[in-house]
Amino acid sequence: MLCDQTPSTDCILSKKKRVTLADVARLAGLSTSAASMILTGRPDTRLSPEAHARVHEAAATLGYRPNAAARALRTDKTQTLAFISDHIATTRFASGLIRGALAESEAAKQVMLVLETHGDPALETRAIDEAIDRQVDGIIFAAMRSREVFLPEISANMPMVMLNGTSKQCPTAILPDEFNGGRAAVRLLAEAGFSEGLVLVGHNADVEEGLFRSETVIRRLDGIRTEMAERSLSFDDELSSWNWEPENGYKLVKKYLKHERPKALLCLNDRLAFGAYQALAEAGLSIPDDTSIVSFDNDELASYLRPGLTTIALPHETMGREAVRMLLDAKADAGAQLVEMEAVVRGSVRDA
Amino acid sequence: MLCDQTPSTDCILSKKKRVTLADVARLAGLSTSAASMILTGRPDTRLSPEAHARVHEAAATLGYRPNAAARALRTDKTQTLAFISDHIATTRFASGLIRGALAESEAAKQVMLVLETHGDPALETRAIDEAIDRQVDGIIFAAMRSREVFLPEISANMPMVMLNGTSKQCPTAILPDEFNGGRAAVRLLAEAGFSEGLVLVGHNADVEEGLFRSETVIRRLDGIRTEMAERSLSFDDELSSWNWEPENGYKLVKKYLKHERPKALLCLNDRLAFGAYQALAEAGLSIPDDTSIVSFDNDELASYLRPGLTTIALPHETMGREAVRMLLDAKADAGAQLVEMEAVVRGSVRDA
DNA sequence: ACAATGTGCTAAATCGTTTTATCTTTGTGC
DNA sequence: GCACAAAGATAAAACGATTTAGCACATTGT
Repeated sequence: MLCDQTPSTDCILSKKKRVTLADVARLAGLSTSAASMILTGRPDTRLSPEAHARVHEAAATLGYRPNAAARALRTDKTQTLAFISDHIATTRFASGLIRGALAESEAAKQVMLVLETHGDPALETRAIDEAIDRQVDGIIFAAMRSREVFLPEISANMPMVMLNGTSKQCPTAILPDEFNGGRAAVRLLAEAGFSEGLVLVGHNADVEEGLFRSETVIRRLDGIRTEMAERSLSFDDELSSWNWEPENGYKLVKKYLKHERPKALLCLNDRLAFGAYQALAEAGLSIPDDTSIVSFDNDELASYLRPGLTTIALPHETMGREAVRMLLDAKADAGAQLVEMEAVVRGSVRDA
Repeated sequence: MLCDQTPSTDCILSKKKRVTLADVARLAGLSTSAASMILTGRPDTRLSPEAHARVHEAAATLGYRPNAAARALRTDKTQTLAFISDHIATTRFASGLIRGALAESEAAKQVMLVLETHGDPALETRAIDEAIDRQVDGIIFAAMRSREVFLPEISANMPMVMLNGTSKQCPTAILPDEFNGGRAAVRLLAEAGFSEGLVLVGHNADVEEGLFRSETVIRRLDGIRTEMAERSLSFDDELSSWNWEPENGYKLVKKYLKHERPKALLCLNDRLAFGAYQALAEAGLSIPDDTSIVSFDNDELASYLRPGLTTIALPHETMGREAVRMLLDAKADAGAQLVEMEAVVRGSVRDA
């Protein structure tokens, strides 16, 4: 070996071992215990101010960084969270959830392990195991569409929160306030003066009858119907579709336009609305002069359309942040927490 | 304590300690060393078949899972990778990168730590430190737009790959093959029989002169110009814009349509093309009957438009997968690796 | 003068693995 | 019979932190 003996000098041929707490202690002329206590900032220790200074200086000059594995082994804390989702990270639709979660966990000096299950129960179990093996400090379960999720059994003392979903096994959940979101959409149209010629696009009987297990859509419709009723309004028609892609919005509305001229469309999501734009354009109708449109989600699309689409936003980013906050708050038996859906007003609604 | 002494029975009041290798060994009637060797599947050990059976059985009945921290401490391996990006996880534009990386790392039995830096050098340094502290087995640096990235110094023996970017400090990189992508776009139009009335949308002089440090766009344009030249074609006009959002596509094309009727538009990305669709529709021109369009990226949008947008796809998912593969391959001084951009043909091109 | 109390620090155990070195049997060849 | 090897296992030392218990010395009160 051509290596020098002193550990602080760079070894050319060695693997440049990490500097350890012992190195810091040695340089500071103290024990590792002392160094540990000082660096972790223990409150009630009786070490001298000089000792503090020396240790901090030594750590700085050596560029000391604690070994996370060793610390985890001893303390059972890892400053690491797990974000286990069915499709969030891998699709663009709900990326706000992970964005918010990442932002907040960074603020809390945590890092995030991201695992995707594709909704496969086997992968779900595996993901949970992987997370627990690594002793994460908490787990966020995120669901693509708000829904009831079945989780494998988990040790009771692991902090958990459901994000955009609910589950028997996990009482605390973060959900969009779809009910009031639904009301807000109707309010937008009502306050613009519409009282007739209203059409609902995307209503799905199966969903409303609970055949499809989607908490969120039920509530969205609930809110819409409640607000309509309170204002003594009703839809001229409800165009029903199971699939909420642009294609369907286009077809539904195109067909409808053969015989009718609606004054306002309430689309159940932005992609349906996107299709509606296409159908209206083909029919030579102008938005919002001939037809107004309100919709839900505040997808990327909404801002690209002309005129911009007025829509009730899914507060994904806020939800993601909130999930991390709840997870790190010990008092987290808070049950379900609803996050407001704000109206994003663009140009697709004009006063009647 | 009301706890029973034997560690294998459930303690009602205790914290239900994890089952450890020692527990497994005890149940199997062997030493922890034996249990360790058997469970890690060491090849050259001389333990009896009976011993193997007993240990595996014990592990199974106890539901043993190794403690990752302890193992990491000993072996310096964590089965964990870091994905450090500027904006990938938090935006929808390049989510394919993370999707591919997650898929491949799952296949390789690794998990991924996801960190976002927002392009901030301070956060970049912090992210790297967090990753190294946790002894990740490798780091992927992902850049939103392919570009030259400056990284802080990193210990030399940490496997690294740049994804969608290049960097002096990290020789191995995964990039889209923009040059051939550019050629492919032109080929598509040329083979459809267009030889005049061609317009380039989004050309940016700054970029082409290298003022803006974007490797990828330069190559894309390079490919376009090369293929054009080889076929003795030229653009009637080049509509220039720094910003490639739908808004700009709309404005550029709308203005152009006041005096000209192009036969085919080559848009430098799908969002520009989206704007072009809007402008063409307003001008009463039909796609593809009056005007054909080819573009780049294969954004979500491309499939939503009617007719569907023919576009040269950014192979994000493949790139993500490839990045993980390179990272785990020891032979990874492979330099830059280009991933083919495939043409996705939809309905926006008709033979001239 | 001596117990009691404080002050500043350290030794050593511990977390749960992996790995090296070693130990006891048992069989084998000569 | 005896050396020697092979087989089947184990003890103990890491890995790098945190934490408990306690040591040595100085100060104080009586």
